[in-house]
Amino acid sequence: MGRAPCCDKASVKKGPWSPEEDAKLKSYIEQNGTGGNWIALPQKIGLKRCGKSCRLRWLNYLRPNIKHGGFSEEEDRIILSLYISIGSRWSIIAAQLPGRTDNDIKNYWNTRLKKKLFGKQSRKDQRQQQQQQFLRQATTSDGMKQEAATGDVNGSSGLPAVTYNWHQQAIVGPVPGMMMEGHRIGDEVDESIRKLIYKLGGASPFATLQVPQRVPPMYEGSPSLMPPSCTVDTTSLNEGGMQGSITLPALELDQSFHFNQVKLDSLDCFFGMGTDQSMRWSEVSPLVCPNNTVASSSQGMQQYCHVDEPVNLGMK
DNA sequence: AACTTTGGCAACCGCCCGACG
DNA sequence: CCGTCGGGCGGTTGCCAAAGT
Repeated sequence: MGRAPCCDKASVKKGPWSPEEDAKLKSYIEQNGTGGNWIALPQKIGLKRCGKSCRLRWLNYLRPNIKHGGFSEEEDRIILSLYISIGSRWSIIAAQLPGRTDNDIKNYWNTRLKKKLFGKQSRKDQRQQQQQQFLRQATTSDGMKQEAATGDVNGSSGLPAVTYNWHQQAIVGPVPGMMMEGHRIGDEVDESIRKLIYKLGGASPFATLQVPQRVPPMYEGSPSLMPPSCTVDTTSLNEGGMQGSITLPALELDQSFHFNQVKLDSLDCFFGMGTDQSMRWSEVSPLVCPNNTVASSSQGMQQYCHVDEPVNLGMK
């Protein structure tokens, strides 16, 4: 037996809110507040709505200082940084963006940002890009040669024809804080976000993939089978109470950061788990680090991480 | 012009968690 | 300690408009 529903579904109105309903709810809350009880509120003001529905309507639309649409690149960057770090915890992400609601950010991520970052473009975007490409080619005498050199579906590169526009559009910059072979990437990430992520127990953005110094006995003789370790850089997080760095075997990270039930479905391609396009690190690295810091060492990464396998950095 | 497909977004659903008796 | 309740949250659905054929 499930729980009793919060309201009588039969006598409650569903669907879009009318201007009259909005006005009733807004004026009541502005004058009296919510009274700490959303369930009782609709009865008080004579609305045939579920209390939860009222709450949602107020928080997402009627509340003052709500912003809709028009996400800036800075907001894109913050959303992506936090999504990579803490996953789809939209309320926490929304808390970092004044005027934005979790629902808005969730919708924006699902319908636009994800596609923007991972290449599935809207028709409008596709057309814009085609126009830009046309203009570029028109102004470049050897445009065709250049295009051929980059490789295409049937080109000589042998790579899958996946068009990603992350690095082309430079929307969000590198994954912040990631360290590759001693180079810290994306130091420009906001300190406040770093601290927030750390407070939440997130480790991935500060992770260093590296081969452990000592080969454990079980991997002696076949060190290539050993999982990558992960060093959590805590030097920039003085308030965290930890100094220096701690090194944990990657397989233990899930326990160490057990909260981090991050579902990176849309980032699967980073880990060679793409649904229809399996990608190798050498293909993905320019996307992770558009300035090619990583690309130059992609061979090394491939060795370190067994990138044909999912790389587990405390995320799921 | 008509029909189909896709995208965007508001709203709902149901689960989880903390407060409280 | 346990059950109940309300708030909060993330996932999903459904509708409508725009774009494509």
